[in-house]
Amino acid sequence: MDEIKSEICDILKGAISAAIEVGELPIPDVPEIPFSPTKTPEHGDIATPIALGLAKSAKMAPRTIAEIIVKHVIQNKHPRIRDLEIAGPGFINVYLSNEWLYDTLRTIVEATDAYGRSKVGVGKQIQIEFVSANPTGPLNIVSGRAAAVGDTLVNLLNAVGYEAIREFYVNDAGGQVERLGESIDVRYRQALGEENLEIPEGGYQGEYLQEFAEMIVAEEADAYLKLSQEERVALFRDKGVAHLLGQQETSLERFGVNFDVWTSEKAIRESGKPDQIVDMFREKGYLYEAEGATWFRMTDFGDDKDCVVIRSNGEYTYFVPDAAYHYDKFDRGFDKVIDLLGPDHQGHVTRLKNFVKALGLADDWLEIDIIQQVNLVDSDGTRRDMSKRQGQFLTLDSLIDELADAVGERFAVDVARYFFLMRANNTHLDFNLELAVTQANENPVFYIQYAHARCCSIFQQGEEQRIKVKPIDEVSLEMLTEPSEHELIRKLADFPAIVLSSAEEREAHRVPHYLHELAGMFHPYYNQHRVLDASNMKRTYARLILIQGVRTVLANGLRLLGISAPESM
RNA sequence: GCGCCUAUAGCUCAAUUGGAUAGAGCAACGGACUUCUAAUCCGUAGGUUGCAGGUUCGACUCCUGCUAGGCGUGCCA
Repeated sequence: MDEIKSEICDILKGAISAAIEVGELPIPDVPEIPFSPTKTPEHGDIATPIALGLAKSAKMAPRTIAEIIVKHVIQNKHPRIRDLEIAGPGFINVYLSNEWLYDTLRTIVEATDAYGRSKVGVGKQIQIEFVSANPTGPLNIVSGRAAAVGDTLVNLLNAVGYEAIREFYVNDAGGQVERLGESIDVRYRQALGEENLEIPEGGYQGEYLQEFAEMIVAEEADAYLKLSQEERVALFRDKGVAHLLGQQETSLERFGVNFDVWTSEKAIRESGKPDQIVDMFREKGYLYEAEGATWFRMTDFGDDKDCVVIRSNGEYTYFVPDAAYHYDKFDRGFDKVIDLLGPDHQGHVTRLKNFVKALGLADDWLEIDIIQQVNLVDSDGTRRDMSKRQGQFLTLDSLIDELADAVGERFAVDVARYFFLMRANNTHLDFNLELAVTQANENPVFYIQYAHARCCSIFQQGEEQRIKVKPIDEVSLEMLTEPSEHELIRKLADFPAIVLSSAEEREAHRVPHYLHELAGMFHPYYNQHRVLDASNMKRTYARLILIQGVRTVLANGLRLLGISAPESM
């Protein structure tokens, strides 16, 4: 599709330039050619509103301009163009010869797994940091959404040539993990029978810590009571972080997400890099002392408030190691770094970008995308609160468990990933659990998977009937005469552009939508037309190539999403 | 108060980033299995794109002002 588009682009430019030369178009130079979507076959294969855009500068009616351009295109006959048409207010609709449809099928059949891939990102390294949940509890479903989106974005970026990696930043230092240690200490002592203890302010109430404490008691009994409380809290903090981080990793693996790099905040702090950052900021005059703390002049960068980087107790706030961490990413040589943050980190976006600017890095080097919240809703529309502190939240694991009960383990991850991926990142996602579970059979993911399974089934049936797929060069593709067949091929031709735009715009949700549309064209076709037809083998071979194309695109698309493409259902 | 996100069919969401008649899936109603898998298909119905202006050939999309919901907002991360 891209190749043919640039070819048409050149032809149109040539026509415009010829028109300018003979004085028919009073414009200074040849413009870029925009393309507009062709929603229906009546709009041709490729459409451009170029004449509409030129109307103002040329001071001519759009349709007149279109007529001039079309005239010049027709003067030099192009084999790829079957017909040209001026429509509506002045759109030029291009009808391509069928040969390009056949070319599309040839491209797919030759490329197979590689169809959809491109090379625009070759030589560029990108790091995506996502999830990065505090190691203070199980992953919740917001992390699940981030995991699905981040994982898929990395797949997409790699598909278009970038070298992209997945990274998890472990917040294993700072106040939150201290609260974790204190909370475990309370649960530990409670488990040993101590009474009148309460989880400290800002601590973690969840049952998982009771279980963890009971586990410690089961293994070590009261051995830790000999330690001072301070020592014990520190020990439980480290034990807790290791335990909970391990759980998170296990959950992510189950969800099909494997991080390439885990970076520890503690390690960053111990590396001395935060100190270097502070020195650098101080040298550049970004810091000042006030109210016993050290402040960063965020207002110098256009923010409305300065912020504390060193607390009055001498400890760094979260920002210093985080700035150091981002500088570390730069040191590692990434051309671009993308952070996927949760909705509660929205206040950080400007500040983090300002820190990066203060470090002397380019504005567009760091890109931050907010993955909006996930609301768990019941069918009656009521929302469930999911505060980690209160211990009431649905974990990613329990979500998959529930789905597995309904649709089986095999599809649970597929369904969850699809649900998380089908919405744009910046929209609030209402996850209707009852709907996802009780109506799982009507879930759109099955619709797509079923289309793939049906394709596979055709080939299996064909094999049983001893009908083999012929090499494409021996197949008469002109036997594909149905309009629905041409539309299917056109849709298949869109796939690489979908992959590219999803990757470049970080809009992973376009892929599931595209696949759903493709399946939505395949199923009616399947119902209406028989592929295997012994009385018309010539057409059968041609249709098998088409089906092969559909299957390949469905499989490639699902693979990008981390969703299985079953051969039977 | 200020900042960010959101508002599209009864519900959940799309709309190729300013293009042609705003599209799907659920839910509702009526049909199709002797045929490559009925987890499917066909048909009917469903809309003043939150409200009011503005920009232009053209606006769900951009600008301004409202309304409603969510989130954030100098020593948690």
